[in-house]
Amino acid sequence: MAGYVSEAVIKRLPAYYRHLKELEQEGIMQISSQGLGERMGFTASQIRQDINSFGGFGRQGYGYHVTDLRMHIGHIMGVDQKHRMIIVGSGNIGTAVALADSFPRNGFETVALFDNSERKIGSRIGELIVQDAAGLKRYLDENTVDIAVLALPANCAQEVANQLYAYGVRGFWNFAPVDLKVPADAALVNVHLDEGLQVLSYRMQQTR
Amino acid sequence: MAGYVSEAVIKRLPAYYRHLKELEQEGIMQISSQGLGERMGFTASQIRQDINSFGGFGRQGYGYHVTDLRMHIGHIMGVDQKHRMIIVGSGNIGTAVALADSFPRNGFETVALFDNSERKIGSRIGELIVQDAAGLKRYLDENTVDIAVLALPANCAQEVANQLYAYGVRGFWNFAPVDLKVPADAALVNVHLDEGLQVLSYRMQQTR
DNA sequence: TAGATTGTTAATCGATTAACAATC
DNA sequence: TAGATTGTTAATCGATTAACAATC
Repeated sequence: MAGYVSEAVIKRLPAYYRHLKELEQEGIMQISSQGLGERMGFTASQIRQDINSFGGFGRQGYGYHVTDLRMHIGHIMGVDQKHRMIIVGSGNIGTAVALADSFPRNGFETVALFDNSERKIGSRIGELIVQDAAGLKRYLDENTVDIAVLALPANCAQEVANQLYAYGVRGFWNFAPVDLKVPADAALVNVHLDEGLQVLSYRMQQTR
Repeated sequence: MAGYVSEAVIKRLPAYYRHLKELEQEGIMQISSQGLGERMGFTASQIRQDINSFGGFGRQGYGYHVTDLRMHIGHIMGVDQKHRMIIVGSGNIGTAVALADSFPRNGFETVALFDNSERKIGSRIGELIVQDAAGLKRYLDENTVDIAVLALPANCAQEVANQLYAYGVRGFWNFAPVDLKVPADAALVNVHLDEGLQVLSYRMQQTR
């Protein structure tokens, strides 16, 4: 019964995907909503509701086929496709994303890295040479790019996002501490690391 | 009317804090729930409910005093206190956190950095020298540490967390792609960067 | 077939929005 | 005082949990 998938469910999809992958690695082929719920810390009922919101992949009396379900969820999220990313900003975070091997291993490949600092342009980070941000338009004219990783200061992130949108980029992964706005035909995820730390600080007070 | 603060509100506190700081920088001293709501993309009603869940900081007919409210929220989150962090794992993420200046600027200071790789021990990252993870217990016996940043592979993150807990650490900021479990008197925030990318991938499919 | 477990409807719970009296 | 805006209660909406008939 593939209907509307709520935002709450979407945010859980990656966790389903990860746990199902772990089960595969353990050689487990089948699992019930009860079993998966115990592993993930959800109720069996929620597991069934969630999975049913995008289609009935289970079998009564049996449960779910692990690989089957994992592949379906991967397809729904689109992680069965390759994604080409550019990183704008070669500071700490830009560098970390460029060097991480987990992203390419999951199909998110960094194809270019830009900065506007004279000091950084031309330097090597992993396999990539930092390019002049002035060449962004040209690069995007000549290459397919799905996602721009924004790893730059808060005060220029929105402006750069606007430019990249104008040049055709429709996916934005923002690490700058601002809530960016992008047009409705683009997708955006904000990552606010500092906010996570603040929530941690709050929880530490409560547990005392 | 300082009652129970819901999880939903807690997750919004850092955004309130950030927006109020921006207002201060713009020299704005006062704001109504309406005005703040427009800035943050919330309804005025939600702003009032949220702020009232931890105490009546507004004045009828006037609104909220920006600095006053910002300081109250900062106090509630505990970000008016200094936090001492150690980083375990000096890979890409550990390095990025160690080098970032935004964390110390907000009171989260990295005081030591550990790794168990021969190749990395003794190398310099910013102001810090990577120490042997074998010396963690001793370091924690001799130094006060509030938060451990776990920037290590998924397969050893839980084990290291258990050890650190045994050595007295009660705050965990986890970057490994596992949902760690810590005892009830410890606080934990999981950061799953790869999950954000997967949600982005999903949204990109939808906007097409 | 009998047992297990889903898909799905109904009940509950919590979070958001609306409304308005209280009050600065 | 009159106008503005909060604090707070009530209404709505959405998400989670419970229950159970359908069915593998």
